[in-house]
Amino acid sequence: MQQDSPHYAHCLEILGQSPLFASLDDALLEDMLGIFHYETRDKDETAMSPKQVSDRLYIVISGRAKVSVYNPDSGREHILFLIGPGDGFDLISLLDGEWHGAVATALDNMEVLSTTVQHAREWLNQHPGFNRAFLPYLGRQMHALADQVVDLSLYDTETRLARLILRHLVPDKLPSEIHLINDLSQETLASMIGSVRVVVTRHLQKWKQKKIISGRRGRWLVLDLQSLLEKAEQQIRGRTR
Amino acid sequence: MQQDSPHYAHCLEILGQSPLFASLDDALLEDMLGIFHYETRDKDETAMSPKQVSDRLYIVISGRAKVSVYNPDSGREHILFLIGPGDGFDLISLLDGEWHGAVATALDNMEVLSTTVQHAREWLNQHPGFNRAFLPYLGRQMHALADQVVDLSLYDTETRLARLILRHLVPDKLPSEIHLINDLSQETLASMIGSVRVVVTRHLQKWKQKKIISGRRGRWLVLDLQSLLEKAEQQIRGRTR
DNA sequence: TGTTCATTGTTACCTAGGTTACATCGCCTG
DNA sequence: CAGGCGATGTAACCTAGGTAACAATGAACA
Repeated sequence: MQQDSPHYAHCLEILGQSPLFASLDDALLEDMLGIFHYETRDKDETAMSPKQVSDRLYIVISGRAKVSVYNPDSGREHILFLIGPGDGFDLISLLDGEWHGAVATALDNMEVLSTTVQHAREWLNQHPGFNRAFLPYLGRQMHALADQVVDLSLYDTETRLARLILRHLVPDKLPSEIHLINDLSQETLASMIGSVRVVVTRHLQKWKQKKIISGRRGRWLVLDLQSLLEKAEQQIRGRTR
Repeated sequence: MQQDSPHYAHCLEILGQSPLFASLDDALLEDMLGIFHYETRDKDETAMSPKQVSDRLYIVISGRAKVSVYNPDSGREHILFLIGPGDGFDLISLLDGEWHGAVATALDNMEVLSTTVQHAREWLNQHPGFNRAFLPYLGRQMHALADQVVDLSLYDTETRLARLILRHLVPDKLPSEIHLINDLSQETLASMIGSVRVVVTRHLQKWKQKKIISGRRGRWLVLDLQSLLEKAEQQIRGRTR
């Protein structure tokens, strides 16, 4: 990406705010931008890494994407990650070749930066200091995956849904809005917790009757945080004790 | 660990064979050994990281351990990783603070090396070249976790069991022995695939009748690899296409 | 060589949650 | 404003697989 690109300043700003890149000073950041290309993706477009070719990796500038995996037989989808501005996709490929089977799809119109794994590796070797930010970032991803395994294996759908919501609450006073996932369809929610739409609707509706949440049509509010926390108790225990 | 320790040579040899450390030259390896302590763990002992205190991290020299997580209510256990000689545990803590909730338990009598996260971080900073081996190692861990998520969310218990076995086959001609997990109890197998013992027994017994596997009492042989592969079809598809 | 204890095999039973199928809502577009 | 369409709400039904309970096996040890 060239200095004179109309998007240059914009990208620089976004990256500066991202936890992954915030620690880099401007000079380094600009150096890095040099190996990237600016691209856009339309909503619902298979955003990146159509598994065959992907020797590329991406950084999100604006918009969100889901990284998911499909069961061709049942047609079911599971969403591994939700990624937004400042997040990278397929960064894992930097580490250890390809992760086949996962596909990223744009949830909104997006701006992304892309480069080849090759270039990124070289850059990384020349700038080992970047690991200071990169390793913690990977750590968070691993934790997120581990959390999913634990959820799927040890807890029921109600608990999993409660946790999904709690993880995305804006940490504010009640009634608290549900951040990020608010405008996602129940279908999408379902494939984030490894279940199906009908089940998500069931729980949501039950909670609504119990006055734990209110609203509808993707604009939910949490009324009774305490109850939700109880549904997700085990997790909380693990976190606080 | 001092040069004159009776275990020094032994440890050096093991580490030299491990994928994580093989790339380090001897001088570097010996330098690293300097920050570690030699310890032993008895079978069934909570090997490491009793979640509260763990500002330590470990490398396995001999024996195996399971890294698992529990649901206090149901009493169910799920095994996140199986680790053996050359593997590290809690290396993730290097990246991103603690991963609460996971406990490592020795499956055999073990020899381990331990050090503090603090020391390890310092060493890592002084030896950024280690990342060359460390990052791919992390990558493999992430893939393993992602595989688990996919399995749990998209496939039934039979498929999951088939895959667990296939992943541990010694890549040899038939009848093929089942490596590593061979001497693990069905209980343990169950908690590796997120199910319960009875179900594992059911599938194993059914396969035995169909002549897909033979043997018993933890000494199983795969007779009909093809059938097993079919049970696990989707995964294979993902891998080979 | 009996006794003990953990691991297995086997069965009957029961429920969380997945399937299917519709009816309804609300938004967008012509 | 009508029609179309995706996203929702709901209900009837069904099954994978979890629970509970017990019997059989076999290794370990006295």
